Amino acid sequence: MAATLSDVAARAGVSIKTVSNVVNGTGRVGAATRERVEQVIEELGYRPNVSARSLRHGRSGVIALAVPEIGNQYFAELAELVVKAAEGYGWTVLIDQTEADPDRERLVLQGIRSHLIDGLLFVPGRMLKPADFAARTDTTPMVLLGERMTRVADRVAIDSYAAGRAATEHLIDLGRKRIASIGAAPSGDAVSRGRYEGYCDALVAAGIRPAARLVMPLRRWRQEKGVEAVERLLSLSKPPDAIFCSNDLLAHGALRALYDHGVRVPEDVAVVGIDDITENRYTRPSLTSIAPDKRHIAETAVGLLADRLKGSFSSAPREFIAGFHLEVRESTGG
Amino acid sequence: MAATLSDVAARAGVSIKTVSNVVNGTGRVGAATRERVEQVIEELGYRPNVSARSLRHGRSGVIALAVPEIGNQYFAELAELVVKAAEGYGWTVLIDQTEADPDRERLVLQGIRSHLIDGLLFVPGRMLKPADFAARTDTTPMVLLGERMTRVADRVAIDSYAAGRAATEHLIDLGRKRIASIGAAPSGDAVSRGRYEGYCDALVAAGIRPAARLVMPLRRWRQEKGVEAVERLLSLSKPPDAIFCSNDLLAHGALRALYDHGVRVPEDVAVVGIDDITENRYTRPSLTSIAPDKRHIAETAVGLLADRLKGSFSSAPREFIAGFHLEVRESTGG
DNA sequence: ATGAAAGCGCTAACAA
DNA sequence: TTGTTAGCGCTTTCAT
Repeated sequence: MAATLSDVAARAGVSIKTVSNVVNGTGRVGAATRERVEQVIEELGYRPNVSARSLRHGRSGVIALAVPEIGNQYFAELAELVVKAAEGYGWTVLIDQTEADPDRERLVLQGIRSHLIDGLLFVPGRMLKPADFAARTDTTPMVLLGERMTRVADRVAIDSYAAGRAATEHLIDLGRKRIASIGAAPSGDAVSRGRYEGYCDALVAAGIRPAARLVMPLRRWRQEKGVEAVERLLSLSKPPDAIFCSNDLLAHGALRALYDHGVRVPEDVAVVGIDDITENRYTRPSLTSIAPDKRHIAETAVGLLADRLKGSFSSAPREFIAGFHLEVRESTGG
Repeated sequence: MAATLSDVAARAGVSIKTVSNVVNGTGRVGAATRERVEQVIEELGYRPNVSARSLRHGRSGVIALAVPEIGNQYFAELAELVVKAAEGYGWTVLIDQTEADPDRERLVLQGIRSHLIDGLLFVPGRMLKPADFAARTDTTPMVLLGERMTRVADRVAIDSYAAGRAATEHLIDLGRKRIASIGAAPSGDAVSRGRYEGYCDALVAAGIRPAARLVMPLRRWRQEKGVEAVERLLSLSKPPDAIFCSNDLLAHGALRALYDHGVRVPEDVAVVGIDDITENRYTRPSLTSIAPDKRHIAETAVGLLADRLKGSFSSAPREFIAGFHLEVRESTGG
């Protein structure tokens, strides 16, 4: 069996406390004693039991990041940055994949691994309702990542509306008139609605009437859906001259489908996405995208959590709107 | 503060044991008692303390997956499948990012979070040596994912040699003669070496003499490196007519660079990668790739861990070679 | 069917 | 500088 503190203590002929001091660098230990203890630790292959430790002082050193799917590049890149940010606080990150399944998400909110986790970074998927958040009884500090919700917790938001609007305005600036939208829907979740409204308002502000048939609401924002959507768009009597994609994966599918149908990008159809995943630089044409400041998002979120853990449990929820910029590439003539 | 078992017990007027029975479905509890207890649990928002539980019976329900970088699509896709497989065993997956840093990897081997983790799935990065594995004292069950190593633990291997060879043979079958390799190196780690040797042997077997200047060893197998490598290849007096890329990200960079330099794929240069990440279907041209059976890898690995945890701690390390197939797409004329 | 008590490995408080 | 002890929340005998 694994060695414990008292095994080490016995073997080294010192008390448990002394070993604990050596391990944690607490208290004062004589140089000779320390050396002997360290040697025994080595001999016995002792390692502290994290469960016991966290049972004892209520902290585990683990935070969770719950995302809909880690296979999605955007979340993977975000996770990478969260892990790095968390490192600065000595935290390990447990990644939870909700698959945007409301049941799983509710479980996350209720703290399946509660007491194992010191804090929760939560990217809600599509279907969660404010009531679900209100029903949360778990007291683990939580930071929400993503769209505006009821003010139930600290949140680092990406302004979906502004993003959708900026993307669409870029297409308008290019002189496009028949601008389609794929992904976002007025009836969707907050992110979806936000992006959709930004799209609509940009059109209206430019004196273009939004056309229902140019809007393709999509459930899952993945490449194959982008392909399907474009195929439907191209079958219209008056196909679009630009496409606003609600995320980059959709856009990649769209680019591919446009090419397959002999449509030139950006000459015939300009394409813009959101997320700015790494791959955008290597698609052909490379993809113009709204680039949220992921590093800032990750660092802010982790920082907020750290803050809560330092004691400001009760203060009011805080909100941070993360910035973004438009990364212009070939798909819009950049 | 959070409610405990005894809080619930006191409030419900029963003993701690009874509450425990209700929570865990153990023992026999009268229907009336059960109902009362459940109501109190609800009222108090009680949730079991995982730390205490795992301290008690030595299991935490958490396994770790250590990968070089989750931002890499291949690992992200693998992680997604591991999480799904682990779910079947009631395990949560903690994802550890080593950044292929030997120090971090050694820490993982030594069990930084030992006692927090019931098992470890480890994808070693580039530089780890057999000695590092031999030096492992942590007894947490471990399954290695990746290339052949000293037989220190259970392992699910991808046969790098066979993969490199199959990819290269495909290019040879296309009638290509000047076949470059980017990424893999004879001096690299096991994966790198394996892929390189497979490449060489395929050439030799076909009566083609490997040319040193067509081999571009690369440290990090990411898109931008693929771009650089291709640029160097194109500056050769006799540029290649095919490129074997050690992974798909490199290949994406390569495709992009070839396009930028007006080289047609596959007419002038055929390209093949390894990993078969989702994006391959959407690149232009779509990318031919060696497709390891990721689901099988994930499930086998998790299954092996489950096995070890069930008790077969001492039996000899087992090895599984995961299968792969060649997914032919446009980049090689598919 | 339910209860009492011991102890998992650790740290914090207090003694020596 | 080092040692002793209580107890974190839970499960597990062993009683009742």
